[in-house]
Amino acid sequence: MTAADAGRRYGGKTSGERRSERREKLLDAGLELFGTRGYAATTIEMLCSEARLNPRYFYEEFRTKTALLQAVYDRHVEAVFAAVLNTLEATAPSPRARLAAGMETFVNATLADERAARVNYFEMVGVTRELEARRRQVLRTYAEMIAAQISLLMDATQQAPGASLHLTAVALVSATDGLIIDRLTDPKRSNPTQADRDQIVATLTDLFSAAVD
Amino acid sequence: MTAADAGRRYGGKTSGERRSERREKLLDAGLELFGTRGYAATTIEMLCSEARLNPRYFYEEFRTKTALLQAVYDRHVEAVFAAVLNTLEATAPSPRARLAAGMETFVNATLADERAARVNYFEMVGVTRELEARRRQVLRTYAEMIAAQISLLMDATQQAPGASLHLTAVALVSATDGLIIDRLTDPKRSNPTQADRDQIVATLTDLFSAAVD
DNA sequence: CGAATGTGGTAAGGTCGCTTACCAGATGTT
DNA sequence: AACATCTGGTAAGCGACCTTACCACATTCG
Repeated sequence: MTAADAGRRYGGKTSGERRSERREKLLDAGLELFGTRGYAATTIEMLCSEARLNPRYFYEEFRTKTALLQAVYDRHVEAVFAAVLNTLEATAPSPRARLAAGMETFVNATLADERAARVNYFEMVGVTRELEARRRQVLRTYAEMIAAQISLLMDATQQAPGASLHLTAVALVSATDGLIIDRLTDPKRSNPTQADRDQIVATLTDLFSAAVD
Repeated sequence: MTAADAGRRYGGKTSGERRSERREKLLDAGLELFGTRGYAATTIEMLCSEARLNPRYFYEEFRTKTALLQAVYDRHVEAVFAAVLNTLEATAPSPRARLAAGMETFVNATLADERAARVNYFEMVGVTRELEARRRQVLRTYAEMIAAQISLLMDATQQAPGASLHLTAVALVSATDGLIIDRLTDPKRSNPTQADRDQIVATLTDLFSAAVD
């Protein structure tokens, strides 16, 4: 788009278009390999081979393997988050209805691609401090969303003295993640059925409601 | 103790005693390095240097670095679990009292050593399938404990149709872990104070009670 | 067509960590 | 004292992976 992206055309595409296509290929390769073999077991050569790209293009797009991991993570997180926001806007303003609808969208979108879920909940953990900070930031964002919804629902005088609204929200988000991880790691059925997801959503909406009342 | 452990004495210790001392040194070194530098950034040479042992003794005790990680994890998990069981036995049989007391012991024991907590919640994730299975097993054990307590408290007719007792228990255990992780990763105060822990316990007992009622 | 630029395949130099072996010194046994 | 066993330090062979460079071929532009 910009002047810097112009360059010479090749295969009917401008240099900027080719670059972003290669970037997409690398993101897809990262999703596939990180999500199946795992981050540590994946080498840069494997990524380039999966993406059918010369290793040099990897370094053109990403400084390190962790940079690719973060990009893969961000792409998925942003897609899920956008879907949830979209659902919230399209739902009746009743806080309970929005909670149930948002929860359902979140669980379904998160479990839609098992590879992405694995990257999200396993491969991103304990790699670098930057990635930890990013994960934490995402969790906080959801927690603040939840906290806002809760405070709409909750009678302020009802709140217990020692407990904290913020901590309760964090606990609920963790509970959500925990059920997703539980489903992901169930050895009996690694492929979560729609019934599984519905049960997760039901359990969580119950728990959220209970926390509010 | 056994005949096989006899061997020759050295430094006033039998060969079996020396072995287990070396094993303990390696476990301590693993706790220190895995818990501060991180698992991936720790080499076997570092571990041996930290333990002041010859590298060959590492391979005498552990086949791989992950074997040591699992041993470090197991040692801590068993200590915490024993402390919780101990508290439960020493507490009045009222389910609510036991819940609060057990929760307090768990949170305090888990956060007592920050290195162990980090190993538990960060370094153990996404390393190998065996370690994942071990983590999952521990989580399930706690979940079953919680489920048993809940079913004592809960009116059976009160249970919501879509929700599941087991899933609720898993969600509550995850909520607990989530608050611990949240405290561990708080950049403002990495050293959790007693007040922090009390607030976590209060928030969780509230949430657990709410889930039951 | 010829020059310039882009692409894919390959590999080579370099670093890092694993694993085992060797060696000098310390401690125990006869 | 003489020998056997144990220990710590060092390092060397080995393999894996990273990163960059080279080369032949393809595509575009003048």
